[in-house]
Amino acid sequence: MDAFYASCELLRYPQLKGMPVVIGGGRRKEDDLLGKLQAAYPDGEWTEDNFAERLDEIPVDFFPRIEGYTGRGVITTATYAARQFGIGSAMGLMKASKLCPQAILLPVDFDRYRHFSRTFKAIITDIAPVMQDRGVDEVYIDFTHVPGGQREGGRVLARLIQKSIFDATGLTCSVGVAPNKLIAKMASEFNKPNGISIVREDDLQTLIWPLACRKINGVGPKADEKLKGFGIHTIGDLAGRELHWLVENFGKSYGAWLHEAAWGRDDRPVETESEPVSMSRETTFERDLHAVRDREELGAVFTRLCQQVAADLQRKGYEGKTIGIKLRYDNFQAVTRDQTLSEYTADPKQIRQIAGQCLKRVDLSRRLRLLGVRVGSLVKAGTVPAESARYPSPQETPHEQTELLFPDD
DNA sequence: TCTGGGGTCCTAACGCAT
DNA sequence: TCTGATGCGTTAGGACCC
Repeated sequence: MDAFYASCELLRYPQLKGMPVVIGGGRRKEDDLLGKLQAAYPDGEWTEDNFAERLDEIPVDFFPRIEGYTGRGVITTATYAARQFGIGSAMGLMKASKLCPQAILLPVDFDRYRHFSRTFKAIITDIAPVMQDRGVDEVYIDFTHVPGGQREGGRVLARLIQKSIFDATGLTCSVGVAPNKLIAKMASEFNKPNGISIVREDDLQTLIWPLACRKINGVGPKADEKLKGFGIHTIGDLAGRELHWLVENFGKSYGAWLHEAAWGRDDRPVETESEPVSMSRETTFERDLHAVRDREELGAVFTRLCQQVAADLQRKGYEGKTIGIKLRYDNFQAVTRDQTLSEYTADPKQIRQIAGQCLKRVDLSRRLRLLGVRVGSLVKAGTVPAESARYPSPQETPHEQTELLFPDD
């Protein structure tokens, strides 16, 4: 198989090119760009209607800076210029504001991302239909059977994809070309942004082995630390270890996988379709809440989370039978509890009831920073016998009073 | 000073049935 | 009847990804 890995660079403000920009956190009062523009140009030049089309024209000075940020937000993504300051994804915004106070802070705007994400993927499937979705801005492509795909080792096709995406969205895109998904993903990192990198089978030792193990998609911070403890720093070091040694130290499955990965072997196909396994909603509170003292607030949040999951399930046409909760205490320790029903459901009341039972099985004497509700073991709605597929209409259950949610003991 | 939200997959422990 | 091997579903936790 010949695989592409394409990842799209989402920042779309040309005037911010080369500047340190971080995206993350919630919307703040001072982020009201349109309001600020209207105040500065009172002649009515900027309106809600033309704002979206004129983003390119917003003067750089109008974008909010991260300096002085307070709150619990984390960084979703950052430009390469911001990364120079040591800023990276998942870092707390308060820490980032100290590392680079002059960085511009943009709020996340998932509606906009969804729009561009759909365009990005539609353009790719038009050109190369065997595409696997890997999130908002990344995909795998199997171009083995795309006409002309082999020209210049795939470079011609990669350029066509880049150009088509740029023409339609103004977004740049990095492409890695390799014999399989594992290597293609690594290759795509070589030449960012807007690059094309081709790695052939016999480039393994020169291009892949010198890389840090952490560059393997599937080796995270924990595995990396453990590998380093054995003196294994590069993929080449890893390839030097015997299979049985890796299995002994990392387990049958993970050890064998590490060995394969180090030798650049990966026979996973590009999967064009997949079914969701679970859906969840969770929220981190602005301040830690206590089950007793903040009972009402917590109860309301809990009910809302259940309603949101139920709405997600119904909108997408799924039902599940494993209902679970997740919470995180003030010390960041997370716990989960779940319960499996005999029938499938997408009913907010039933989810709320079972999730409430799960809640009774955890320690609620400590303050909570996060609460979440999850529904798993999903099936397409209507593929199981009727009973569980019927939702009570609002009339049937008018205003049922919330029962005691967070016991006082 | 901390550390979001949405997922997937894996593992281990345990109860239960064969 | 007791015991162990085996296998399976559920539950809890954690690593990892974007």
